[in-house]
Amino acid sequence: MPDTNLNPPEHGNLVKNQDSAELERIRHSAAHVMAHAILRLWPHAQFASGPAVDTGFYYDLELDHRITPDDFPAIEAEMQKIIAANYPFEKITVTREQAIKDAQSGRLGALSERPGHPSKFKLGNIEDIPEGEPITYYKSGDFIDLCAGPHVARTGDIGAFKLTSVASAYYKGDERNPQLQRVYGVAFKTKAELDQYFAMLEEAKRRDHRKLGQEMGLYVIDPEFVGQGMPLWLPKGAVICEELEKLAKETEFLAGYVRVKTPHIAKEKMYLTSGHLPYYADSMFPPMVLRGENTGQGPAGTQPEQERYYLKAMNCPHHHRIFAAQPRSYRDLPLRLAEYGTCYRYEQSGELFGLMRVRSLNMNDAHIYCTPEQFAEEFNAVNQMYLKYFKIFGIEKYVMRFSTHDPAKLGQKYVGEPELWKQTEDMVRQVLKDSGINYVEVPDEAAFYGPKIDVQIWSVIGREFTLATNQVDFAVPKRFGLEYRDRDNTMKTPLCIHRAPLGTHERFIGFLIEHYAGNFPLWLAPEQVRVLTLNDSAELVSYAQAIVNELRTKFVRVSADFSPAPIRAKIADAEAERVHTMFVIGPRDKQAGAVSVRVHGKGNLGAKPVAQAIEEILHAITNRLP
RNA sequence: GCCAGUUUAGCUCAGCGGUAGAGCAGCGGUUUUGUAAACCGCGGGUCCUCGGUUCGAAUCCGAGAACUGGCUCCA
Repeated sequence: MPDTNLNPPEHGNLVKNQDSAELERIRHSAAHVMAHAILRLWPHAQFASGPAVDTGFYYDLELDHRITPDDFPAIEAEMQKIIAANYPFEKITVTREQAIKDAQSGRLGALSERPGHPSKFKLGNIEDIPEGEPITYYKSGDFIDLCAGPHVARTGDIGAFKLTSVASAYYKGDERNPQLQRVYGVAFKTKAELDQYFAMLEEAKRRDHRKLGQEMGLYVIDPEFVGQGMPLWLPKGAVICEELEKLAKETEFLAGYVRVKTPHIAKEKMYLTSGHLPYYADSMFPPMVLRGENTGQGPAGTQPEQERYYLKAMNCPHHHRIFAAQPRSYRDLPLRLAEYGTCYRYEQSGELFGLMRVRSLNMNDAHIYCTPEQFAEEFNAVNQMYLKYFKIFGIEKYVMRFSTHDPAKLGQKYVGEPELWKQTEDMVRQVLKDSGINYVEVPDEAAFYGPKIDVQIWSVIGREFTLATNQVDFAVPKRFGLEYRDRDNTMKTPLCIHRAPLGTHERFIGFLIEHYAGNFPLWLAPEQVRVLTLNDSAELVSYAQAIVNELRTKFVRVSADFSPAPIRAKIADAEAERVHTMFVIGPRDKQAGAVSVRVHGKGNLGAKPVAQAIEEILHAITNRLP
């Protein structure tokens, strides 16, 4: 179980109370003060934009000097001086002409005019302000910046802050624009909150799945022989994969899913039909090119036909072909095809991140083909399945982001089916409302072929995860010509729900490692029970061995440590390896037909009769107790 | 892919131009022990790779790879 009690994460733009509004003013003001300080050190710096973010602020700037963390103390010292001077933040409203003039003279994002060095990024920012909107500056001391505000009243109102890192960012977030240096800082109202934030970071570091994954021997990545972003599951990690699969298979069986298995590759035609090629070719591994199978000895003068195979980046097309493999009637629907499919995505190297962003992934995938009449019930059942999983894993904080289309972009960004968009979005919204699910609606973020729901969850340390994408698809089934014969004897195209409540093994286990800080519940623990003897005497060992044997016949993952080392050392080893339960056995236990039970993180729970101790283990495993 | 940083024993790290180090882990021995670490000894390295500078490179320079922090991206 999580063993810390840290502040819940702020939900960014989801929740805005007075407190967070004030924090945002503090952070944004700190960004101005940082720019002010940097200008005192490097007067020719050109600033772009500097907003408040989740825990602090940043400012993007162009400067020939490369700012490094070595520069932070000097910048922070200047910032302290500016804060001590307690300059008021003055708001000044200007005309567009005046703003352009000031930008051209280099006065914006600066301490004075800088002839010959116009505030070029500010000029670009002015262009983005719609006609008719007021244009405002904020002035603190000599520093004047183009800024919509709001700010705190005076620089002295900024609480505790610290610069944290420097990174690069594209101007306006567009990779065709110049790269700027982005200096990050964190800011809070009080020093205590700042300290708490750094404590949380330490805790996050301690729980980092990459660190724990290695320590616990769950997975390795072997870039030299296998490839970046392609985890090898070690025995202890594979156990967790298999337990999750078992859970998913049981859950899906009860919910009326049927399982299928499909190859890892398919011909080019598959992805031309699905529409993934050529749009997503960059995100797929390059094709394997084979000579046509039937044309190896073709007539003289003919070119052997080439065939291109792709590693699948998603399972849906294969499932669509299974749907198409036989005629379907409305009586066959809903058809729920489930598979733990392995997919391969050529993510850019800089995007890879431990188990969270990988190139080979095992998806808890399924596609539900249904009629429009069945849709609401099916969709609701999927949501209920999410909630069921959340309960098992103790996930208390979640949000479903409901992404809808923008009617203005029909036919371009979104398939031109206005009726279907409206219909399915209304249905999804209704289901979400009726079931009281925590959701937010995000316009213009839907997939090309239908509305989608991204499930966001937060680990106990406040790290945010997009667990899964849950999508409605009314376009691709049509592209594959999928049809069923309806009650009225006409052929109709089914709706398809893509769903993957557990996301991928890779990402979900990454989440679970951090969620549990490596202390998995018994049913997931790689090593469930270790039997330890007080010494290696023959009587004790044979008594303990019988217990090990019995646990093993009950399919408990059990190991034995009968070495002559001191019991304190053996316990220390087992605790360090996060063995869930230890059965400690000494002469007194043997005498009483008992074992002394010790649970990782909970200490010695005392002696219990062997049968009872085993029964309790089996009960916790079978019921997947937390 | 882009910018920056990092890469030394299985792990965590020190060394930063002059014979490659520590702790933990591992192996061997001694110790027979009641709930988080007994004692002694031993082995272990292409200092990421390739090239350059130098009498001499883990150390300085260049190129590449991987990882990390961001950016862009995430069907």
